[in-house]
Amino acid sequence: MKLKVEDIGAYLKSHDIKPSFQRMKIFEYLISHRNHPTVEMIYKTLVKEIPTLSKTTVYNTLNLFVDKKIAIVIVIEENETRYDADMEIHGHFKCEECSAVYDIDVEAEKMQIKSLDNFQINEHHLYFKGICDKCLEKKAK
Amino acid sequence: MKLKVEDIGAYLKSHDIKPSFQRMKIFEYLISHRNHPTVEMIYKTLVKEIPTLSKTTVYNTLNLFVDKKIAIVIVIEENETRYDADMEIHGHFKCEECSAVYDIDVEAEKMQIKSLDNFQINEHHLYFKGICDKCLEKKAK
DNA sequence: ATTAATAATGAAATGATTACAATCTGTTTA
DNA sequence: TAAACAGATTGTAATCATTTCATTATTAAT
Repeated sequence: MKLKVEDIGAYLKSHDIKPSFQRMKIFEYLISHRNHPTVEMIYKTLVKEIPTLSKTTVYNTLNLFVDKKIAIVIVIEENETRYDADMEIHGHFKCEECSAVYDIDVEAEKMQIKSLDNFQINEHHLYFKGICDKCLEKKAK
Repeated sequence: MKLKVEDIGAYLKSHDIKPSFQRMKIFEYLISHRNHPTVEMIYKTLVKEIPTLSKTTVYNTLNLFVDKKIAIVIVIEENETRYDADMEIHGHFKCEECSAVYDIDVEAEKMQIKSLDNFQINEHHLYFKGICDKCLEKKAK
């Protein structure tokens, strides 16, 4: 899905969300940074631009996005809730050295588990932790 | 891995953990219940048997188990850290109706992702959320 | 322009987890 | 055996993320 910044308003409306200024900015943050941010990261960045922004608004907005299914929650570390506006099934890799979170393409069949045939699956989550190639190279030196 | 209750002491020792009474009881809870408990669940159960038990001890002990690699952290819901003493690679399914957490066998090859060939993977996590077969049947009625 | 509905804000409450100091236990050493 | 020590356990207080809630601001409808 490729969504342009100027289409965010329509996209929110089509998902039954009133496109307020704050909501548009928060969604824009998600799709332009693609960094699986925490509330803190979003707040710290946007408050520079919107000095009146409240952290509660960031929480409210993200919860609304999840409700309306235009964002998902990712939990990789305890006590670190992250958000992602990429609704395609995909996985994540978190580097324990540099803390970056990578997206991983996952073939849909990998997510087929026969023992779950009679289960209704609403969410798929796949993630790995370890050390990314860049950090491995650095350490090799 | 099949570990009997009477072997817990030796198992802890072999992982460089002094087998105190509390530690043995907490580990026994993990392997005998296999219910991916939260700290709260462990504490509430064991405090009946060990009235002086402190919740801090449960936290300390579980963190120690994770450090020494005889337990893993599972995070499925935000703000709900769960623990599992099954160190084999496996997945989980959480039913959104009855809240039960099921174990899922996962073939190792499913966890092979070619884009991660140059990454060092320390932890594999796969989980699903949805409605389990039993709850689906109930709802069908 | 008034009213009603919704959104944003900030302060306070909650809940999980950690930090820390004090106490207890078991082991080693004199 | 007793003294000393290290490590384990405990309870309180601090911390941090998140939610609740009442108030204010904004937007849309009449």
